[in-house]
Amino acid sequence: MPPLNEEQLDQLRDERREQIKYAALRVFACYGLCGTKMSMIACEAGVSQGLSYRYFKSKDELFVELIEEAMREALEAVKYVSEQPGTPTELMAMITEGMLEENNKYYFMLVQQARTSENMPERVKQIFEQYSNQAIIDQLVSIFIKGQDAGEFIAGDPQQLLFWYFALISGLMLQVQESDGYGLPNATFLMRVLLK
Amino acid sequence: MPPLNEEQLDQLRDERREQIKYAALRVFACYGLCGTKMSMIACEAGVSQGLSYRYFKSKDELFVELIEEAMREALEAVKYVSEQPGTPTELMAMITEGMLEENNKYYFMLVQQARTSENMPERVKQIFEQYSNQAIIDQLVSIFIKGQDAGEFIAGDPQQLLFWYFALISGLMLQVQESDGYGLPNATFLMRVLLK
Amino acid sequence: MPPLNEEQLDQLRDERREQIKYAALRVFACYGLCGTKMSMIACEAGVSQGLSYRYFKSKDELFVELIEEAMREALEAVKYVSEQPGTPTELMAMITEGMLEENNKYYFMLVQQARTSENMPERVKQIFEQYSNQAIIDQLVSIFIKGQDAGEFIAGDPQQLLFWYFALISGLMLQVQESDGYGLPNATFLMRVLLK
Amino acid sequence: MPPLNEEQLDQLRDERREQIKYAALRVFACYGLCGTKMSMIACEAGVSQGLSYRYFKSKDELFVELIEEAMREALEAVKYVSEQPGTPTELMAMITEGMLEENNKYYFMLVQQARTSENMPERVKQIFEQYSNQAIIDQLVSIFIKGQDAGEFIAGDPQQLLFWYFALISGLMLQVQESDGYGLPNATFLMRVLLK
DNA sequence: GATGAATGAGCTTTCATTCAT
DNA sequence: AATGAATGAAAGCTCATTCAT
Repeated sequence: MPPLNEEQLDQLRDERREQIKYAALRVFACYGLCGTKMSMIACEAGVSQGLSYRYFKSKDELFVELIEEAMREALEAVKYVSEQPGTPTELMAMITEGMLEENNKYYFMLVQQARTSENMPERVKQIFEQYSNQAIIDQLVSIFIKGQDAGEFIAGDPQQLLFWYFALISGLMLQVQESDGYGLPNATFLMRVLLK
Repeated sequence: MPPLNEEQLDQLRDERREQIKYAALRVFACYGLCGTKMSMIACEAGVSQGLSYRYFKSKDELFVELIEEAMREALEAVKYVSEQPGTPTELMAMITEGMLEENNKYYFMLVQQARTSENMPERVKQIFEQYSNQAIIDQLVSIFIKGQDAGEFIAGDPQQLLFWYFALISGLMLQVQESDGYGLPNATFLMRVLLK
Repeated sequence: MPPLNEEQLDQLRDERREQIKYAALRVFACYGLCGTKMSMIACEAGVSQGLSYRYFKSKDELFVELIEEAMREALEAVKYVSEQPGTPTELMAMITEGMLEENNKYYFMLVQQARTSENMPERVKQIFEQYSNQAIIDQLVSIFIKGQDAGEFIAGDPQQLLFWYFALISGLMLQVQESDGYGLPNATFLMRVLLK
Repeated sequence: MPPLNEEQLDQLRDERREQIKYAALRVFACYGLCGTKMSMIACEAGVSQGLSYRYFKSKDELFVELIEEAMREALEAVKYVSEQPGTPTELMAMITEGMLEENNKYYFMLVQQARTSENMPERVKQIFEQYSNQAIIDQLVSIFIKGQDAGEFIAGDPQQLLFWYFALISGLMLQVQESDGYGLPNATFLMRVLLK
C-alpha cells in the first residue's frame, strides 16, 4: 500500500521537477552550460546531486528543456500581443515592455548564453533554427508593416529592423546587472530606434 | 654559433606569443572561458599543447590578458575620438562606427563572454571595475552634455544613457552572427535612441 | 483486529522472501553480482525497490544466500544419489542427468558467475572452500574408485578426474544458451570422458 | 622540433597501447566488464587513470577490442590447423591442445565473461554472432565429417557435437583456477567424448 | 625552444541504501 | 508492511598542467 496515492505522488514529482528546473535556470543563466556544475544546481535547489538525475537524464537535457521553454514562451507572448487591439506602436510597446520585465531576465540570459557559445548540444541549435528568426519575428512583420504604412515606424526591411531591435534588447538585458546600478531603460527609450 | 642574435630571438618570441594570443581570442570569443580547451587554442594557433605554457602561465592568465587588452584599446579608441574636432553627434557617430567595425567583433564577443559569466577569475572582475563604467563612459560624458545642451541629444542622466547605449551595441554585436544573414546596422540606426 | 494471525503473517513473510530471492536468482544468474542492480531484482519480483531491504540486509547478503543454497542443494543431491543402489556407471549417470536438468540452470549460472569473478564477498569464497572441492567430490570418490576397480571408469586420480568432469559440465551449461539452438547433450555423451 | 621522429613516436604509442590492452585483458578476464574499474586497469598497467583514455575511447571500447581480438585469433588458429596435413583425430588434437595452452587462458576467460553476461555492449553481441557459431565451427565441420566417415569420431550432427565440445573446453578452462591445484587435463582426456 | 605523452584533480553520472509517508 | 523519493559514495571520463625527450 503506497503511502500516497498516485495523484499526490504525481503532483509531488511535478513540484520537485519544477524546483530543480528553476534552480537550474538561475544557475545556467549566470554561469552558462559548461560553467555550471550539477552540484551548483543541486545546491541552489536544495536537493542532493543524485536527485536531479531522477528528473532529468543529463545536464544537457535539463539545459535543452529550459531553452525550449524559453523560446516557446517567447513565441507565445509575442503571438498573444499581436492579437490584441491597438496601434502598431502600442503593440510594439507592449512587447517591448514584456521583454523588459524583471522575471524574464533569467530566460534572456539563458538564451544569450546559448546563442554566444558554439559548443551547444545539437538539440539547442535545432530549437534556435525552429523558433528564433522565423517564428517570432514573422509574428510581428505584419504589425510592423502597418506601422510603416501609418507613418509610425521608419522605413526599411521589416525583418531586418525587427531582428536588430530584438538583438538590441536581448543584448541590453544581459549587459545590465544589478551591480551596475543603472537598471533597465523603459520601452519608450528603446522604441526610438524604430519610431519616426 | 647562434643563428640569430638576442634581438631577433626576442622578436621571434614575441611573434609566437601574439600568434597564440590571437588564436586564443578567436576561440575564447566563440566558446567562452570554460568552454575553451587549451587544445582548441593550440590547434587554432597551429602549435603544440605544451607551448602555450611557455608564454602564458595558465588558461586564466591568457584570458585575462586578452580582456585587459580589449578594455585598454576600447578606452584608447574612445579617448582618441573624444579629442577630435566635430559636433557631439559627429563624434558619437565616429565612436559608434568604430565599435561596429568587423575586426572588433572578437573583442566584443570576448568581453561579452566575460560579462555574462559569474565564474570569472578575480582579475577579470577588477578590470571591469577599473575600466568599464568609469573610464570609458566618463570620457564621453562631457561630449554628451555638450550635445544635450546643443539640443542634439535627448535629455536624461548622461551616464545612464551612455551606459544603455553601449550595452545596446555590445549586445547587438553578439546577437548578430553571419549565419543570420542580417548583418550589422549602421551607426545612424543606433543613434536614433540618443538623438532628438 | 488483525486480519491474520501470527502464523499466517509469518507464512506471508516467507513467501515474499522467496519471491524476492528467486527473482534475484534469475537476474544474478544472467547479469552477475555487480551487473545486477537492485532495481532489476525489484522489477523482476514485482515489488518496490525498498522492500528487498526488509528481507535482506544487502545485495551481497542476498547473493551469498543464493550461493549457499545452490551449494547446499548440490551437495544434498549428490549425497542422495550416492546412497542409491546401482552400478557406479548408473549412479554417475544419475548425477549427470540431475545436473543437466533445466531447472538447475539458474543455479549453475549463478555459481559460475561467482566462480569467474575475483571480487566476490569474502563469504562466497568461504562457501566455495567449504563445499566445492571437498564435500561434493568426496561424496563420489568411493563410487568412482569402485567403478575403476570394476573396469568401468578410466584410470587416474579420482579427485582430479571428477573435478574435471564437473568443471566440464558446469562450463557446458553456461555456454549453452537457448539462442544457440543446440540444447544440452545427454548424460551418455558426457560420460564418455570417464568411461573406458 | 619534436624530440622524437614520427616513427619512433608511433612505435612508442603502439607499445603503450598494447601495454594497456593486455593489462586490461588480465583484469577483465578476472573481474568481468562491470566488475573492472578503470583504476584497476591503470594500476595493472602501471599508468595513470587518464592515460587509458588517450588510447581507448571508453571502458567498453577497450573491452570490445579485446573481444574482437580474441575471436579473430581463435578463428585464425582454427583455420591454420585445418589447413595442416594429418588425420582428423590428429588435427582435432592439435586444436584442442592449442586451446588448452596456458597463455590462451585470459582470452578464454574474457570471452566467457562476455558470454555469461546479458548486459554487454551491442558490439560484443554482434561480434559473437559474426564469429562464434558460424565461422569457427564451420571451419571444422568438414574435418569432423571426414573423421566420422573414417570411423574415428562418433556419429551425430557435426555442428552440434563440435559446439558442445568447444563449450566443454571453454567452460573447463574457466573453472580451473591455479588455486584448485588440479591443472588442466590433456587433449586425450577431452577428446574421449568425440572419439569412438 | 618545442613536442605531445603523462598525470590527477574534478566533474558527470549511477546506484546501493535509507527514510518519510 | 510497503512504497518510491532522496541521499551520497564511488565510478567513468575530461582536460589543465607538467615533464621527459
